[in-house]
Amino acid sequence: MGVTIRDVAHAADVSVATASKGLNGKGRMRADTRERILQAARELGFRANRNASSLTTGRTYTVGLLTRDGYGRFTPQLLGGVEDALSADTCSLLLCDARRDAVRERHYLDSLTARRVDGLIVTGRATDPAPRVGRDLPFPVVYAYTTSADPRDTSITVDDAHGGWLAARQLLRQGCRTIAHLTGPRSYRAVRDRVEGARTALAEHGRELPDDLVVYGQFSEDAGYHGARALLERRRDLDGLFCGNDQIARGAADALASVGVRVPDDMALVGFDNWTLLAASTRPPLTTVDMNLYQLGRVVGETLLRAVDTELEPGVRRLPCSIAVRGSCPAGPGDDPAWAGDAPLVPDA
Amino acid sequence: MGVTIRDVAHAADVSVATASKGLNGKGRMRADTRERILQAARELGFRANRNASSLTTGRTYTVGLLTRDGYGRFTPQLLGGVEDALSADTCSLLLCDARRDAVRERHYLDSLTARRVDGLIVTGRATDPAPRVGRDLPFPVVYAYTTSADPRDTSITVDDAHGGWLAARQLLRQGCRTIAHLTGPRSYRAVRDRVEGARTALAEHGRELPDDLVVYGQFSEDAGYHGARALLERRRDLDGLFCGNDQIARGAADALASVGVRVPDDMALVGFDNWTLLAASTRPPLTTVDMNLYQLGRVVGETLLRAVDTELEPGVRRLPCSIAVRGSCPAGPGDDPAWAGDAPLVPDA
DNA sequence: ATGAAAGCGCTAACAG
DNA sequence: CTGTTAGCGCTTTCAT
Repeated sequence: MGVTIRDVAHAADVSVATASKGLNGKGRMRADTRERILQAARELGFRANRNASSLTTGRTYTVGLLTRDGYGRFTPQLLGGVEDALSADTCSLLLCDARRDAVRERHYLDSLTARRVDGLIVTGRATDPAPRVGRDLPFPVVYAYTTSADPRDTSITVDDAHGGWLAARQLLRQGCRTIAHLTGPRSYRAVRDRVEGARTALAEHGRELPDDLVVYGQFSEDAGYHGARALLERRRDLDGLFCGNDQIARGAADALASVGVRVPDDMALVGFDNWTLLAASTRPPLTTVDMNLYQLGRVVGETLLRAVDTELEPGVRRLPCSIAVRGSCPAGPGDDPAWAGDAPLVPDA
Repeated sequence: MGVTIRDVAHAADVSVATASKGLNGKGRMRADTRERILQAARELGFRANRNASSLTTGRTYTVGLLTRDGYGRFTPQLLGGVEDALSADTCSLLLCDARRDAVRERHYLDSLTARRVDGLIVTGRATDPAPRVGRDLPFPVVYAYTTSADPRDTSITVDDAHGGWLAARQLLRQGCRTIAHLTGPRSYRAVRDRVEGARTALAEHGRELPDDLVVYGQFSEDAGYHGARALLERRRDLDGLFCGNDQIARGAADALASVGVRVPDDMALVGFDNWTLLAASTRPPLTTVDMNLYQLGRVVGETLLRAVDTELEPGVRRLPCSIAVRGSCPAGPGDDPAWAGDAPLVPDA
């Protein structure tokens, strides 16, 4: 309780300055002196007060994480990546949940400024461009998953088009000829990107995804259930279904089961999110796109650390997805020589 | 960037000392002087450096949150409560995920000590007594959800027995006569507590829960599915099923549907966790016990704040659950005069 | 009511 | 290689 560098210096019989150098491994000094200092520090249980050192060094080794709309299902993975990246520089994360409240957000920004954080990560539930978090903040800011509407900011997010492309490619590999897409609200950029990606994949194989086979709705099991039933009635020839997320896919799987359509034999199914809890216990287990959020978190963390002494590159960077192949659409790349040149799929993590 | 209290003092034409008092609303001073100071601060965009002030005041207005095993499904709610409680005192949360790694945990504790946090919250996925986080930490520690094995520590967790009691009572209200319990591994204290609570409720109504109607397994949909099927085969007379969590309940619901048992008419179903995403889209929607984790978080936060100037009360405190009533076991307290004296149920939040 | 001075715990020049 | 000195930005006696 309250052992300072003075106590250490005194115990090691050196000056405070020498103690400081010794403890931080800076400068040159006799090995035994350093050892004496470290020894004393150890015995006294000395922990340098970082608030004091940050006063002189300018660095706090703390970065803020501001979420605008709570901690969602995606946050834990992202957070894990961020923490791992930051821990390489012994940085800590200060958590701020603004809850869609501008006043609260302003308040947190002030607090982070007062704490002189080394940087800030802004995150949110949707990839859509959102209002920037404030102008002239005295620290670098990186948007993670969510993106800033201002092109001068730096955002790192998921390449949803790539995800959609992967999903459609997987259905094609499975041999599907008529593919439909059941997804969330069209107002989400992620939704539109995934559609676009799926269309690209189909086009690459001389197929298409006509508008009437893209059904926008809600990101929920219910929507998946009813959406799938409606689609089935309308189009008896469907043999592939790409769902906008795993909840929809789960609902769709239930719907298919309820009318005796076998997965994957009669209809192959691909989801999105690789939300293991849901995907793995769907019957059959769900093949689903993984947004690699842990990796996203790592890249965001590393980018922010780099920003401490380098300028941030403005713009939006989109990181690729991968796909977890399970029973609902099990095709592997080797099943068909036509896919021989393909990049390997990433197995279930 | 870097506007200090000196700049403010200078702009307001007062001394640094006066500026400090003015900004913090301390001491007495002429109203117009104070106004001048605040005005200057506003114009310069001054944000007092908290690291500097903590040096003299001793308070950092920061508390650590150490999780031992990642951010689970429960963390977001708990975190929300903690944040709300702390924000009343403008405290911020420093996040540390030790990932079941003792070295990492030690490292984080050192880091938190170096940062001179005002307190620490330790959390984890299970309520079972866990090894204390370290001895002689220079700040108060409160265990949240998880509990410390050391009785000198302060732990606040969920009253699982109460939850089990609520679940069984709800099934009784529904008129169930033969109730079974399908739950997770017996090694969890929460599992045993819930069983005990359910037994108490049944006993209060002259019934019992015999050992062969308590099935221990895994906390998974699969376990729920197969467990329910096995139970059904063994006991044709079951009319109430209490599941150890919502995943099990979901699996059980699927199993019941697959053999044509109607919920709640033939069999009432109660889950645990009130994990809305799952519970609300089960067919029919799940009646389920809510652990009130937001509330738990609040209490933990408030307790820790109080601990800054008061001693912590040692021991384990268990907070009551509530129950979210939905279609799988819809009985209300008014359905039967025998329940007239009951406390009201808490509606679906 | 205001300001000068000392100090919180630590780091970083610069001498010696 | 080590110690002296001078802050970092802020708060807090204690004079005035």
